[in-house]
Amino acid sequence: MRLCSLRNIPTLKHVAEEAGVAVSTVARVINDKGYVAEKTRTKVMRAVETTGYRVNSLARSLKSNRSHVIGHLLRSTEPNPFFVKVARGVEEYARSRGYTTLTYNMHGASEAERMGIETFLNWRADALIFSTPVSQENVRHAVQAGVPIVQVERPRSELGHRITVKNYQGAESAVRHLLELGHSRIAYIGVKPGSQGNRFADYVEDERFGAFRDVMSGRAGFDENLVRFAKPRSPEHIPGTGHGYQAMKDLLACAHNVSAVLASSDMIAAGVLQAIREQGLSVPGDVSVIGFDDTLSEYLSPLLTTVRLPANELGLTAAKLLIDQLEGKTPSDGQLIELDAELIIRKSTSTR
Amino acid sequence: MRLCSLRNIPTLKHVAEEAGVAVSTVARVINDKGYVAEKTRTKVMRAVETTGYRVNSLARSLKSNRSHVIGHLLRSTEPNPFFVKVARGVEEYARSRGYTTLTYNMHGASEAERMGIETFLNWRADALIFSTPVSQENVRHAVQAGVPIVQVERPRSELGHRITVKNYQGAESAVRHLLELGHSRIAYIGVKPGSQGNRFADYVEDERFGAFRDVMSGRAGFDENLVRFAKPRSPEHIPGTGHGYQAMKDLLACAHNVSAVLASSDMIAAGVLQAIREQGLSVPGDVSVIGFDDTLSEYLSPLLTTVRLPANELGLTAAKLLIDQLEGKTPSDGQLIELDAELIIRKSTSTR
DNA sequence: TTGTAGGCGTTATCAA
DNA sequence: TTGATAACGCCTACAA
Repeated sequence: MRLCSLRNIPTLKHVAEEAGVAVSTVARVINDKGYVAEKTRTKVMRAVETTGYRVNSLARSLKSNRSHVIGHLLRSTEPNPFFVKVARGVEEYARSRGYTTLTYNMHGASEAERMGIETFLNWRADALIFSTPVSQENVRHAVQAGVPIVQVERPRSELGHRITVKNYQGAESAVRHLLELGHSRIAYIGVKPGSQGNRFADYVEDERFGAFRDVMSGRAGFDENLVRFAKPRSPEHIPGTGHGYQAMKDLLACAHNVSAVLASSDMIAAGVLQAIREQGLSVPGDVSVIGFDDTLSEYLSPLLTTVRLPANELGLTAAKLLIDQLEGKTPSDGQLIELDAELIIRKSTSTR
Repeated sequence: MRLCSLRNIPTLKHVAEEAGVAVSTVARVINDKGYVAEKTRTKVMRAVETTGYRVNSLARSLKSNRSHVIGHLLRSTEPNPFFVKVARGVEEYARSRGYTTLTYNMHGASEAERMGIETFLNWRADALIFSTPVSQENVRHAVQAGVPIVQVERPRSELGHRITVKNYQGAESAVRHLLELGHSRIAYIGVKPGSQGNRFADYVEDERFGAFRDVMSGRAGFDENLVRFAKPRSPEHIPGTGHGYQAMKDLLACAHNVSAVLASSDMIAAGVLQAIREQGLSVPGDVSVIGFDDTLSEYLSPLLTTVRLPANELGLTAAKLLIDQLEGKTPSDGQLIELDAELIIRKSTSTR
């Protein structure tokens, strides 16, 4: 009985007929639970082979009320591979535990947030991961539907679990590195904390800039003329290469005698490099540059010294946290996990 | 009757009770088909609101035998955002037609191919998109299961639909551009055609290099000393920045008097820029460089002249082709669609 | 050790 | 115009 083609997909019933047993027996074999005589098992296995049986995850999930689906809401700001790395962490870990990841990539507009969440809920996802900032209202919507959630990297509220990065320590080690190299005229190019009008949303930029200001104040002295902020043009927009370019060009024009720059992302650093080079200056000969993220760093010249964010680990940890909870291995009260950011020294920094 | 929380998700039955009508009536309202009195409709709508009803896509798909899911198999070679752009094209288009995209990102190993396909088939995806090369055997597996498929960019067989890019024209226009700028000692750095041992797999590299060789032969003269190929270390490995760097360093060391380079990807071009800069030379002053893809180009300095691949359009077209077929608007016989590649002139090329 | 039967939430058919 | 009911494919008591 071959009927595997053209949407005539064999079911348990077909396998049962082929093997000459009852449907429930086949089910027991396939799910490996309950008593089955060895003889029957092999008979059934063979029938599974010949019919080309394949479980119907739809039916299984419907019946069991567990889809083994993790919904992942993200906003992949190309070319920034950061979120792709997070997504891979989620996907690979989930897969290793028998879960499928349903990814919803919203581009820009945040009215898509709600649609993404609705899609997940319609598909009865067992848990949700938000690796892009999501409004408290929308997160609550998911929580109220009874689905465990985790907010990754930029939580906007205290709902559910949260996984973040120690941005302060990361930025701190970057500035210390520059100071140790003998720099004192160090500029900061980033995004303005407070521009999102939400204390959670600003968390990341706050910490990065905060560390810069604190360390500089304590050592070389903090000069706000050496700080260049971009305001995101919209809540979804993340300032990138263009901003880094403009800001650096401006800094150089002002003759502030800058000898080093800490950029709050690799994309911004890419723009910084463009501006420096355009002036006929060299890196790190004339100016040292440090980025943040470790996304573009290996592709720029010179190889960029940067603060690495554990993107993959962020995704992996999120998936693990949720699956552990789903399987009763973890309490369900919101946890806060902080991962380390590590300074990676490459070729864009040198002594003054 | 509020029971929307904690996995006590309301069903049609609950809505029906709330509205005091039959389940089938609610179904008619929700799907907007069949006769429903205006009065009943509003009554039902209100019940939908108060109960917080949400369709169960699992049940719906099971019953209707149509999941409205498109499975997308890809291999996101970070940081190359190419595949992310393809994926976004797929996802956004599918969404606009009411389909959900299930993405399976295999990393490296191609034994994952089969697993990805199995996952899609288990979830009863209505159609599949392969935007990474997939073995003929595995593609056939999907086709035999009766699912429409499309192979994007690097088809490895003639199965199903295929969407490719006019790489030959793209490379041709790049070389012509360099010739017009007065260059004659033009190097080519890419991946060795034939290294995959499959005429389909080599399609892309064949065309890019073929155009280079053809145009050069006809004009400045083809010198194979100016060609540097990398062999992929494995079928999954794509030579990148490291290869570009090594190859360019080597070319410069050989004193071949190279004044321009065509790289077969932006990642390779990034390595080329690193090598050139390391020698204290400048771009485009000493050497002009052209990349391929338009992925990293805007982030390098100088802004890279490159051959843009229509990544987003590739994904969009694939999704459209399949959905049209699913909805009977397109014949199901395998179509071959070729999209244009366009030379984007930026700052890394100038007259000799 | 195996089989029977009910139900998961929908949709669709057919009566009423 | 509405309602009862039978699937869809799977799982799981419970009966045999």
